[in-house]
Amino acid sequence: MEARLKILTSATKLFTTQGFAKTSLAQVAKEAHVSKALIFWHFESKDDLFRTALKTSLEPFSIDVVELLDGLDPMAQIQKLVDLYYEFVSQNIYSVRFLLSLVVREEKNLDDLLERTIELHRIYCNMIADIVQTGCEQGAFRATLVAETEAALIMATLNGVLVQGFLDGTEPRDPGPLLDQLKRSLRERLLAAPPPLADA
Amino acid sequence: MEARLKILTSATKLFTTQGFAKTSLAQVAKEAHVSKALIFWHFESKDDLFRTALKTSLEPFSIDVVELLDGLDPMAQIQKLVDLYYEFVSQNIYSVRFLLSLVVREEKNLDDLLERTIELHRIYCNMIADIVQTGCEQGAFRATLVAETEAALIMATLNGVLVQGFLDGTEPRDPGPLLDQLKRSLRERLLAAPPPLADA
DNA sequence: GTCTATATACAGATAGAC
DNA sequence: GTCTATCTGTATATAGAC
Repeated sequence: MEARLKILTSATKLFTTQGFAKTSLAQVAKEAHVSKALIFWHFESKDDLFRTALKTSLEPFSIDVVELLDGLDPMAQIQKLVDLYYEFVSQNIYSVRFLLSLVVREEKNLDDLLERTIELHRIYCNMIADIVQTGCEQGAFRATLVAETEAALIMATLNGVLVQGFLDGTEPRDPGPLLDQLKRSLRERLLAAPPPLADA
Repeated sequence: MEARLKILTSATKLFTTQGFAKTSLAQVAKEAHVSKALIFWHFESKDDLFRTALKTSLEPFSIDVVELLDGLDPMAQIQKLVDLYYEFVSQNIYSVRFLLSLVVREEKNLDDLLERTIELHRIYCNMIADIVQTGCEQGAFRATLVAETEAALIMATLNGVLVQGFLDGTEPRDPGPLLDQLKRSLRERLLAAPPPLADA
């Protein structure tokens, strides 16, 4: 099981950067230093290769993140989640790019993968909503907040920061000022009492 | 110049929904009710057709929006801009989807189109920054705001809301609660004095 | 300007030797 | 398991009639 892995790795990389249609099996074969025919020995079809490759590249999305939040107060938990999200995204920029492109264009024949991504997204969103809810009940956050809506906007902003990273040039950049700005605005928006104002 | 336009229209639609690679000229020809050969009479190559089609579909991005903001106070201007942005996006959902997919995947051979999109984005961002700056100077907004950073986060959030729309299902939806939430959070974050709180 | 017919290239996929 | 050689379909692009 040596060549199979090389094929899978090359395929993931190429599909991720170029998309399904633009990536030929000849290209995959060349990159993996095997013959085209070998790809068909290991995988039923180009489609099968594609699904397998993507499933592999999706695995890391299943990080268990809950334990990392233990013992933190709600605001710290949210800020930690923001950092974790961006960290994960930075480390899996290939897969993220690809999945996002699946969302934006509505490529067919892989609804299951998309479903899974959306499901994970929802889980993440619910986690934030729970934290917000707890924060409200503890009196740390404003009582007027609607947890679900607030969480949804936070997630949207996170994705927006991500897209922005794609927009303004080189990708594997550091979080940049946008993430800081997001965290600052979250403090101002969520906390019941204004923070010590330790910026200027 | 009848068939040329039909070709262009069909091509734009197909390229936009399916992408460049997945769209064959046979498909374009069928959709436009012309022969494949005619496409090559009107356009040098598939590539040429692609560029021409996209240039056409990009035109509406050049909306002149400034006049619509005249006479409004800074907060109203920003909220208006938010609405206009989403409105424009809703009405050009095809092109937006496509352009976003260009940003996410880094498709080659059309750097000029991308450049133009990014430039427009920057212009929009600067407009918001200017308004925030004015708001601060007028005393309507908090004096501690950094206009550029604040504007960048707002744009990021707008794009995030857009992506979210793609994520959770049917696309040509109404703004939904996310935009309202964004505008609410902007009031809370930007305004110097808390608003009359006309929600609960 | 618009068509039919065709050239040429390359894609995914198979056959069969080793 | 891995290869070379090949089949088959379809894509872009051209030739030439009308």
